Amino acid sequence: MSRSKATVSIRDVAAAAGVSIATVSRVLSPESPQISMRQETRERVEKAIAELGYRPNDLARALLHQRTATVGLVLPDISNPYYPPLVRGVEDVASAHGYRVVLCNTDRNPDKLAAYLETLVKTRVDGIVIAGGYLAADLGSLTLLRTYRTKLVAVGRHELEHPSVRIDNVAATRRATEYLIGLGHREIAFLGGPEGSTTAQDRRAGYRAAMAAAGLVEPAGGVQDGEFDERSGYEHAGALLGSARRPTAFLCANDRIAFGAYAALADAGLSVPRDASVVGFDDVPMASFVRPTLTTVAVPTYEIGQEAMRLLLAAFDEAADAEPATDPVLLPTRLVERASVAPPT
Amino acid sequence: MSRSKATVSIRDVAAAAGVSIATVSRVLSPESPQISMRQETRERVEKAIAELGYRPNDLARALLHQRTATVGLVLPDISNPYYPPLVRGVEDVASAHGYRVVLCNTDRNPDKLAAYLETLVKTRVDGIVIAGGYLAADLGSLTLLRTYRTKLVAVGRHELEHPSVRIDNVAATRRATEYLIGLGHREIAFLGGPEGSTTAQDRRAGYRAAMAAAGLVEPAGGVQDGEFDERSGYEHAGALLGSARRPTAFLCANDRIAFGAYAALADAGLSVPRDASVVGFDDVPMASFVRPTLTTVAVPTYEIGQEAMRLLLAAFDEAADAEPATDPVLLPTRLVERASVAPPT
DNA sequence: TTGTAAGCGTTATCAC
DNA sequence: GTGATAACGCTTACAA
Repeated sequence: MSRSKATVSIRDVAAAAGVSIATVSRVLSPESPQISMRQETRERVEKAIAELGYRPNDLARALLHQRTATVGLVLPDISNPYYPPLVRGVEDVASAHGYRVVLCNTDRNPDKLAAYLETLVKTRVDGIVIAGGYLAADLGSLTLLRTYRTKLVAVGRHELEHPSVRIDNVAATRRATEYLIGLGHREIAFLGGPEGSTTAQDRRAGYRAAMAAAGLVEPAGGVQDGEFDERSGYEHAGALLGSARRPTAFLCANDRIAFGAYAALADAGLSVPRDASVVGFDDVPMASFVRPTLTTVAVPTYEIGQEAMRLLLAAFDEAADAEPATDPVLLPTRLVERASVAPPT
Repeated sequence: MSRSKATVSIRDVAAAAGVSIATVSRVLSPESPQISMRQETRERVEKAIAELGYRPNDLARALLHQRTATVGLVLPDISNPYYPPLVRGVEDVASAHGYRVVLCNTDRNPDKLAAYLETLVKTRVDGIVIAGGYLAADLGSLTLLRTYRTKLVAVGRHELEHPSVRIDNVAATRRATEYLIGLGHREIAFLGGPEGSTTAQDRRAGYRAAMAAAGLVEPAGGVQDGEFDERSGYEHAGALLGSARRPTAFLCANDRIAFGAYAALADAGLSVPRDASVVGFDDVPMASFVRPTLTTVAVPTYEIGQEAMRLLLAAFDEAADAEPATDPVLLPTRLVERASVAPPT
């Protein structure tokens, strides 16, 4: 008790209890109940732990065991309302298994992605969940992970060979488009997302497949790539409303874009679904609270997050050199018919 | 090279470069350029580092320096759209300074809060940002932090003595209420948030202060506590619409509640703002995309997050035993007048 | 039943 | 200019 240590360590507990640090460690070890040890000793140690407010240092344990019980969660931007449920899914499963989650927002910027991977590797996270549907060109920095055997699970279709969880964006969008076509729509515009996102690409592809299969031509300027936000939907929908052949339906790459389209239609004095139908994608909570309620493709985002974390946990249990299964886990989507769609008039 | 090590460490680099680990460490150390060292040696080491893909282990460094460069971010639920910008503010400042952010969603559950604090302390995070406006009763687990000198910064008004960042919820809500009163509204209902949240409490208090000062009586059943979500706003607004003296204005504790009120009004065949005015709080992105656009109190959420992280960084630079300033940093709010408010008819 | 000591991957202090 | 080595806080053989 000569110099005041910064914090309390196992040594302080040992001193307070009058035992060796090994004995303290035994009290704390998981198989503690089985271990033979005098009851009186155990109690002395437990008393010291409680009095000092001691908490074992997980860094030291991690160093020893080569396991940090920490995972990185890499995504474009948590501000996109699609992500919070995904984050919750990952975090809830993680914390239930004693894992921590380090959040990394990349803004789809390859430099930020690379920088985050650097710090995740330096802290030796056990694994990483990466979301956002990246193209191969942006994924170079992932090679880093091999050296430190960092497990990787992808959410969405990425251009890489790894375990992944996703939905079938092509099929889902195709079905949504066919639904509109089935109601008699011919002039269907597609309001898309960023070109660098495989999710945006796949949804556009599904739209195109349905249009082609029905022998329909995409309206001139009828495919607009943009951002996954309201502003993008507002601007692109607004532009199309001014065109000669006004679309009778808008198929949107996500709900935020659809909300922007709602605003553009309202500002043009048009009514949904009488003057134009609108279909979204994701089924965020707000989709049932806009009026008219939004017809959209429900994505089990929370479950996707859960499943991604489960795949990571499974990877931790495998032999270090095991080849991971790379067949994507596909979760089902569902077209939720609400009030924003009607046959064209 | 007899047995294959799991990962590459400083020892492998030293062996590959034919130097001691001390020399490798010097190449990596920050003041490296100044240090006297043969150019040829440095290059040999750098080559080995590159070839092996070596990354120094930050756990080992943290153990030595007693600094993990990691902070915890504790909040009720990232799914509430109010939080993502806050998270980004914290994370952007954190990553710019080399810090990582561990995300912890508590769902306002004291047990979850306690469990997260346990793991944060065990990993020896340098500090914690806690958001959500907790009452003293739920904050008992924070005493843990003292033992390990974990710095704490609060976002919002918490019942504890710590540096904090917040807005003046009472004054802002009072002003918003006065604005409605000034337009001639008398029957103003308040759609509130959870009772366990100081934010919800303060907003309700601001409303009551304005009503009392104007000599107005709160309409019967006109103060409804609930959740910070659309459903709560929808249900409570709907209930009030069925009452004898229908409110001419709804003051909502946040924007999500306001969106719910919009839906309830629409379903009742009423028009905003002709039949009822609606005021929200937060100014989430969607507020400018609903129609009519939502009049609301803009909260600089991103800046709040930034400032919270800056306070934490400042605390790290202080002497370990320094008494932290506990005067809250108050950030300004602004009433954004949009289209959801009109004088009563 | 308990203690001693090696080692996890670093950095920093001291020799040489 | 470079190399040993102690130390950070812990777990786990191995001794006693």
